[in-house]
Amino acid sequence: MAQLRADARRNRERILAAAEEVFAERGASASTEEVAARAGVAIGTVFRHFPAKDDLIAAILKALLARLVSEAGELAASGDPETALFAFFTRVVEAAAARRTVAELLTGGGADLRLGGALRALDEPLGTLLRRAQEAGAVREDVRLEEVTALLAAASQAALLAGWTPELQDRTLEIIFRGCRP
Amino acid sequence: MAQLRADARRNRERILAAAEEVFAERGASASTEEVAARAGVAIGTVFRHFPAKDDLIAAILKALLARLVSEAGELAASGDPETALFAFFTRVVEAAAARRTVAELLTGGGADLRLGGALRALDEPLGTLLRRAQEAGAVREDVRLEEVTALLAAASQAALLAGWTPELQDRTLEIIFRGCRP
Amino acid sequence: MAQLRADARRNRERILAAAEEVFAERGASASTEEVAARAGVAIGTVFRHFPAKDDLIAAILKALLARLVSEAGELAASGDPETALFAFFTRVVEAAAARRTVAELLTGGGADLRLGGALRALDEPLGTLLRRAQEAGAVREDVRLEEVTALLAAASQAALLAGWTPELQDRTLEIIFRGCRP
Amino acid sequence: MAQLRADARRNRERILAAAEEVFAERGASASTEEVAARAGVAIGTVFRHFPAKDDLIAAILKALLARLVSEAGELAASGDPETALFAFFTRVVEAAAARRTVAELLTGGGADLRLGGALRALDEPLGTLLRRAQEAGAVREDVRLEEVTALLAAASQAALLAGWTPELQDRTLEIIFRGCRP
DNA sequence: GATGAATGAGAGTTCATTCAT
DNA sequence: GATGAATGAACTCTCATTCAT
Repeated sequence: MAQLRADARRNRERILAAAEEVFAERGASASTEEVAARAGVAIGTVFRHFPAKDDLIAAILKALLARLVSEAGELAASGDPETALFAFFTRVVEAAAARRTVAELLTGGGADLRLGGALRALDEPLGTLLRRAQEAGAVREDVRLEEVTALLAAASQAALLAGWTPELQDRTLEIIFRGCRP
Repeated sequence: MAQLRADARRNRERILAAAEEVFAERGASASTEEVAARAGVAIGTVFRHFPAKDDLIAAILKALLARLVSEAGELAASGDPETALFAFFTRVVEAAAARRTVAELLTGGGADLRLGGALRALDEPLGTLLRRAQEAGAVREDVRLEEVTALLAAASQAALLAGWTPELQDRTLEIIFRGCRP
Repeated sequence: MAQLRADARRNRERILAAAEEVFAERGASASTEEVAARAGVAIGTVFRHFPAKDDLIAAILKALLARLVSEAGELAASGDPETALFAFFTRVVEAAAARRTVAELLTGGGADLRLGGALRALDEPLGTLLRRAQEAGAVREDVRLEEVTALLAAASQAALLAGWTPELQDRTLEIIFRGCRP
Repeated sequence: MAQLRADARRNRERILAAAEEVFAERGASASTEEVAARAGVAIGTVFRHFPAKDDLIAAILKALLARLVSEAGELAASGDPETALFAFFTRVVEAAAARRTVAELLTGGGADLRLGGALRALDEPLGTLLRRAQEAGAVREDVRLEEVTALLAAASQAALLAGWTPELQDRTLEIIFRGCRP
């Protein structure tokens, strides 16, 4: 991947971008052909870069998770422990709100993309943020990572609901956060 | 629907039951043919009763919602106002946990099956339960129906997660409920 | 298969006939779509009757082998032991000459259609004919079933050669037969 | 071909060698890309040397035939006329046994690779060997080149059968040879 | 009304071949 | 000349839907 020709790298990125758009709009059942069209390449090019549709979806998800993990890392390093967890939580939900695929894949996707495979990548940074928040007294001691993750997945799904607005998001997350506080 | 021949009515119900099973197990992408097989009828019979696959799915959802609405009514009539809302909330999540389709359809399915079309049916009974709970002082005054519905949808989705167990459900819902209490 | 509707049975047979033709002409790599076209049905109909291309090919081969086995049985029952083996041998080669698929499949086809799977069906009747011929003194004692089968496959393949004519067939098989005689 | 740059000539030969291996293992349906990979060149290089896949296959076959023709020449020049024909026959069958492509192409491949195009190259040396053998009294007078070629093709195909072993080869060819002797 | 065979658009995937780098 | 990314037609197979029986 590091040694791709310039044009290949360009196409790879256009395909990823197109796929993110298409899957965000239509969900993971959108056709690979549409991704190709949106990226302005032939269908074969998509399959050259991602041998199977699942590989393409996995690549998108992986990229997104990597971004989130890195954001979590930054928050853990420099943020206020009392608010970092909730800030991150909000951030993830916002990302999901913009992408049907994300939430879909958290539960539905290919076998190995389920919670065990995908959300698990967030376990470590999320765990750190949770521990810090508890040490800072911002979250009850009896709240465990497991339910935080579940709530995160839940809220990410909810973010796709028809009437979802920033204001509703605030009010909804506030209930969850309040439930976590001592 | 009122004037169906006896055998037709019987078939209709067997198809609905089969569809609920099949879609619960395999999700909404299960094939209509499998529904027919499970119901013990021919594929043509399914399409005679439900002109399109979406109609069948909508019918299942409608039936489920009707059941839930009636349960909500009973709780509102006879239950303890302080706990009825949360009891109902738990009940819905449990129903979702047993059915892939439900949660899937809340966000995914055909356009008109989204929150606006489906969950809206719960608005009235849910609103009643909420109002009663608030009057009884069991729920904060500033919690609105909208976010309760969103949380309900969210938790219903989460119920499909790989690691979901009754215990995790308790812990997760408890956070949400705590966030609702004064 | 016995309870197929009349139209289904008709189509099944038209598909088999078309497939035999098409594969005979173009080899097993001919497209299923061409078979469908030749049979005058839509592609889906072919796949309804034969869930995968291999099933279609296997069905053709099975039918042909069944015919040959039954011919062998008749020859064993009523034919002159001294000539029955060679008559059957000739018969098989003639059948192969008319069908690319046959010879192809004897060596090439799907994994389970190779010699072990396909020609093996001829083992029993061929063995009987061979034993009778040896008892009648028409074939050397040291000729075994294995090499007869090999020669049969060989000659069947050769029957597809460009210059193959009835006359060449006679002269070629005569050499083989002479080699088998005491 | 005479004026190729040294590296081009080297590539050409590596491609031929790789192709012989790949097609021998996987048959003519193996992908050109695999040939390129095995040869350690890019796919474009293969197509520069052989404008179409068939050209590559034809080149392999031609090379093999050339080798066989030269072996036949040597046998004709220096071998015992009584056994040279059968020795050559055996040699060809052994070559075929090691290469799926050979036998496949004798009947299957592109139209112009059939008997008329390929085996014809063996006509002359084979004719010479046959004539010598007949003059030496080792082969019946009424055996003609045509059927020898047919038997050769036949045995070459048979060499690909699943159960083919050196011992089976001996027994099978012995029958053919016996049929040729006076 | 019920049956279930037929339909055919569409999906994912492969691969010979072309052509910009 | 070599490279290898891009192309796109072709192929197998699926499934919602229609319609003759």
